[in-house]
Amino acid sequence: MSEAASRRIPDVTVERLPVYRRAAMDLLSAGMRAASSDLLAKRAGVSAATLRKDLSYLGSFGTRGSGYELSFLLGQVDRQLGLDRAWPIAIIGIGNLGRALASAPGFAGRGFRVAALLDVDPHVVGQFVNGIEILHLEELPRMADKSQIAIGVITTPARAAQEVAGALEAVHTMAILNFAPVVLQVGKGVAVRNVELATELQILSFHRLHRF
Amino acid sequence: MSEAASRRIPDVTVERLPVYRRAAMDLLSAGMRAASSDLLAKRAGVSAATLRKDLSYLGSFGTRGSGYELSFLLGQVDRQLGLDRAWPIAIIGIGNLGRALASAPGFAGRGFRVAALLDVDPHVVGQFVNGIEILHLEELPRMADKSQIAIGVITTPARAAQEVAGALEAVHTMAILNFAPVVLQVGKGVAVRNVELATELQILSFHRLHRF
DNA sequence: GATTGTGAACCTATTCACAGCA
DNA sequence: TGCTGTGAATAGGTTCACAATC
Repeated sequence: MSEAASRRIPDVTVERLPVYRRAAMDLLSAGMRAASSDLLAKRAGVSAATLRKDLSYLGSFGTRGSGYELSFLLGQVDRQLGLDRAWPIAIIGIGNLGRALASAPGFAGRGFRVAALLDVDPHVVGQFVNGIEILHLEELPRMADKSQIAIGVITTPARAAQEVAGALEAVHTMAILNFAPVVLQVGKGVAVRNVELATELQILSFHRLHRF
Repeated sequence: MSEAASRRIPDVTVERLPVYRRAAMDLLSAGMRAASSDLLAKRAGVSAATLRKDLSYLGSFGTRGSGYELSFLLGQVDRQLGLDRAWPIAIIGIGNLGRALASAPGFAGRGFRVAALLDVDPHVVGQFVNGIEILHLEELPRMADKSQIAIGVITTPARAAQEVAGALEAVHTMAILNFAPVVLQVGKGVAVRNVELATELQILSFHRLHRF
């Protein structure tokens, strides 16, 4: 088999692809052309067997005896993740966290561009962050007409998050990154990822407590 | 069985406990005293069977016919997560993200308090964020002498993160929440959780692309 | 009658181990 | 000889379904 297998890629594998991508980038900019599953896995913090099985879902493009050609690997991962274009993202809720994200390196990186900043507070609407004007949430449909919003990032207080999710769904945004501490109720077609600070701290607290 | 089973709690269960905690809090402040696994599960976005099995690892304290007593449930979860004290946390790297976290509601919530803000930039050291003075990273050992840092939060650029992780390990901080895009190499006893903005967007991008 | 607690069945993910190829 | 790709074995997690019991 030499072309990408159309076997379904497991969710856990998808979650690791960005890590492999970074490992490949790092080694590439350190001047390497190829790397073994062993080295890549070490950099990614997984076992070599896991990495090999994960990559096998994208097709088999390693070379026995010498490993994976890094730029090819990067290309395969980018293609799977859809990073060959710059998807427009909107950030809704421009408080401290929203502002920080608007200028975060991760958000300006390959594959994405901040297309809109939205809020409902009249004191905030009209300000500029990182050269982008903050619009009123009501402008979302007009905004989405001009450039379809691929991913909505919710950084509002908890009580506003569900309503914002609905507004995003209404303009056919099919992916939401939610920082608000609520479980969003959305249609089946919408992909949601939750990032929660309190949750992360609580999980760490558990592990700290149950050491030994 | 009526006291907490000392069966090992699976990792996935631990990751869901904070969500159950929130669901219980919400229902409690809506005036309810008890709730069924069905209702709680709906609020938490999991199946009722999963929730019941998860809670059974903490002991069996539901009441057949009427569900779980919410304040007791909350107490059990808090005890497991170690939220009966306020653990001191340190944030290292006080850029936009570090500042946002320092004043984020999730970080001031039950179970934690921001005990130290650290950076290496002389322009930043000495400033105050949310009433807390930013100290130089070199002050970490002195700081940790006064109050043992339970959790370190790394919000530095990628290149500095590994060194900071080492400094935290040196002062016996056994839990790290890492926002920098690197896989940290730490000793076996240290619990690490990674939160990465670029990674989250890339995962969402995949799911959007592979809808249908 | 309502709802939990939990074995048993099922499904998913990781690790092993080695044949197959450069 | 070195390293990938992958079936087979194992471990871990979810769902089913129903007896127990308030």
